[in-house]
Amino acid sequence: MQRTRFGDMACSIARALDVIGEPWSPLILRDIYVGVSRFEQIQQDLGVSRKVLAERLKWLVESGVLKRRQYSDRPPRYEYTLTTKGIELCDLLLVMVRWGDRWLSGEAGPPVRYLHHGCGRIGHVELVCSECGLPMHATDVDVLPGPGAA
Amino acid sequence: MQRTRFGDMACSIARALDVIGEPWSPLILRDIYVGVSRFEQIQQDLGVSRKVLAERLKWLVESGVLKRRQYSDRPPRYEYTLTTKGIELCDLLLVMVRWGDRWLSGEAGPPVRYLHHGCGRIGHVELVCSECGLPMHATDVDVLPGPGAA
DNA sequence: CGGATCAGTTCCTTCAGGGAACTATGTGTT
DNA sequence: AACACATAGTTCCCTGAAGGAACTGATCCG
Repeated sequence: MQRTRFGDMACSIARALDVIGEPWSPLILRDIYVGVSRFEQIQQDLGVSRKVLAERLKWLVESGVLKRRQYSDRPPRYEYTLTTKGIELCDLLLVMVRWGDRWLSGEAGPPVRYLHHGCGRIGHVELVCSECGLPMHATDVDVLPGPGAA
Repeated sequence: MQRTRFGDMACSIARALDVIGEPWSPLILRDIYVGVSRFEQIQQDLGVSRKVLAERLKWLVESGVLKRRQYSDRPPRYEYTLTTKGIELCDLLLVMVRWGDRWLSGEAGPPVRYLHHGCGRIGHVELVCSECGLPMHATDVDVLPGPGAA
């Protein structure tokens, strides 16, 4: 980790970073999301060192984002799956993808596309307000102190 | 950074992490978004080391997320502002906040709330499909190879 | 028995982060 | 003129995290 722990700050961004802010963690989450769910597979797919991978998986399981499941008794074999908390965290990945596609994919175009089950079309995520359904971006909101303010 | 650079991977998540994935970067972005825009202010607000803060600001400017603007000639004083690319990156923060509020804020409730200009109510972001407007979460899509695939 | 697979753990080296001190430039104060 | 003060960094040393390769242990295959 990055030495300073963010988990105790009165800031949901900092707390979220405490869970998935470490190097490789979002990519590990992505792999498990798309079905690359075993230690060896993830290690080879990402090229992350085995040491770091073991540390990250342990932390993500402790944080309740992943579950470690034994899918074979003999020989003992394990896979990692997403919890509900982890699945919802994947929303973050979709938004990262959207931004990366727009600003960093260059000539070649986006490396992957997303087929939406709801309409059967290729699309991307848009952010809307939970209350009125209109677009809700950083410029469309005012930040106010909440009940859990410092 | 975390030794291994992610910028060359054929993955928009990895590319986005290359820009914003280093420790402190999302918190620096948040500070600038809410108006904490000068070196001293950010350093004191976050408690980040001056060395790391200088490195991150430099990289975020090089990446086109921030602009360094001189707002006083004598004495020379600077502030950091968001580019369009940077403002759009703040969408990511809104989604992180939403997840952190839901899963990590505990008893006290969310530390901040968001007032939506569009409807004047306190709300949070929801993800919908750009094509049909229906909810679009990680479980609602299939991942397909795109033109820029590896 | 030897070799292969999976899931890690251990070890060593290098480099990034923490933290304090220092620099540079200009302002206001006595 | 001398001094403190503010901003925006830079430099230094020390510690700890990441990279990478080797090693462990359990089990199956031929």
